[in-house]
Amino acid sequence: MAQLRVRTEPLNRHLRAAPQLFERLRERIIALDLLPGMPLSRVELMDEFGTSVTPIRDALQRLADEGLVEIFPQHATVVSRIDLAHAAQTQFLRRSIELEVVTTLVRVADEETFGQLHTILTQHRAALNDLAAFKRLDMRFHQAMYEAAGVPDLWALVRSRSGHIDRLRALHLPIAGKAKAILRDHGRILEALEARNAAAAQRAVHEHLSGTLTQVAAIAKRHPDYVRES
Amino acid sequence: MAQLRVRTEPLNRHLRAAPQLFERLRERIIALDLLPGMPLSRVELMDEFGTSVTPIRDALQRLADEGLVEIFPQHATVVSRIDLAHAAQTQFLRRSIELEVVTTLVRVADEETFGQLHTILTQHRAALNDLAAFKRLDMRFHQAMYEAAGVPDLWALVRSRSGHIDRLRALHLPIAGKAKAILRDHGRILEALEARNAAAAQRAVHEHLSGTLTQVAAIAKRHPDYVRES
DNA sequence: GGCCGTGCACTAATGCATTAGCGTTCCAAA
DNA sequence: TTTGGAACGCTAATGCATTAGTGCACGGCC
Repeated sequence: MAQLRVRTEPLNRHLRAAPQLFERLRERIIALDLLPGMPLSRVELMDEFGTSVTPIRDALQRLADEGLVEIFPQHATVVSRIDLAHAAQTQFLRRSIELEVVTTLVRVADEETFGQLHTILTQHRAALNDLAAFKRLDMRFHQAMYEAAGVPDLWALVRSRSGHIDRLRALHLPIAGKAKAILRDHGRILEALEARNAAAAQRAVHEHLSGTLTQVAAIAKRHPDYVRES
Repeated sequence: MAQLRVRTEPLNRHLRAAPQLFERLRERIIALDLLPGMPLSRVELMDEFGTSVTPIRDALQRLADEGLVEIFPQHATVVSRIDLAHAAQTQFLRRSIELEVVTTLVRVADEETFGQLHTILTQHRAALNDLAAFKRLDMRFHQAMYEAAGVPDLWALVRSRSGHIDRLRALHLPIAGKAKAILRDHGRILEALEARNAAAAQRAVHEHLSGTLTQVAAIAKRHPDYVRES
């Protein structure tokens, strides 16, 4: 069978192979380049990346930890179907943390923090037409809040569990005005923080993080084979 | 050098070796049977458990993911020192989630949930003098709340990050009245839930989860070599 | 002549490659 | 329909390559 993939960038031989494989595969799965249900053949991956099975095994194990692949011992490894329960729990997790983050920031944030957030928000507004930059700055705004609240690791934790949600986003229809809504929400959060108004900040976070999973039912109906029946 | 360990229970040969090794080592590290800074030799572990290096490598990798060991490539693998920043962030994580859990339960909990929690609390009170059972029922109370709120995976997540906190607890001096305070807090939480009083439930959770890290400074001073300088 | 610094070689431990072993699945034949 | 066998692919074992750390020796300097 002819490989449709144009070519695979070779791995950096001076770095550990397993983490690089993990990142490459994770990106492909989240971009739906590797589709849910697709089997991952170790020998194919060996050929493609020019390594042996050990680093591939390590990478697949870590992907399994994040729920992006399922390993059936002595049988097969396949890209996992999108787990709506997992996505919902991750969303719950993120909301929980960010509510506490803004509550903390209302107490402890200083002018430097506010300056950072304003800088990011300004760049973010300017990137309205650059999708990649827009996403990056969206994440950086949240990351900056986690760091200022003293919990940078929890941002990494949320990111590491976001695989299923990211795949749902990749299936989203583009929503008119979504980007502007994000900018508006970030503005409201920052405004409430500067006003030292915890209740308003929590309301803004709650609103910001509640809309994400609304299209889930429609997506599940449109792509039943990508979603875990349960 | 003579091994002080009496004997090592052999692994179950019908199950995967790596997960069993992971659990065994995790328990020993958390019980401070393996002390922070102690090197973990793969050949010693091979001898002790009668496996080859592959499952040992897998187990150590997972322990490194949870922060319980540090792997220095081409050099050594050692039991990690207790990371106070990691512990604090995990406590933040747990508090965030449980505040949202009780907020959710105030809305959605039914009589069956309340019945479960009452049953656990009753058993918990009866186990005041059985330390192991007391700890188990403490955890089960929280676990039951997570499950009733629809986020069972988040309980597992919190547990998987609790290694550093658990080791701090193992260094705690026994605090007089600690057990009764736990029972009192659980009672208050359940009471607030049944009254459908979100604010009271949040206050009770906050109080319940804030006392844990108070002795940290004293512990760090008493065991400077067990704690990560940072 | 003694001491300090540099460099090389040896040791040890991890990452990776290779191979053996074994369980599961699927298909075909009775 | 049931059973047996073959293929597939994951786990585990073994061996090799790579690299960080250590100690000793040599040379230069005080």
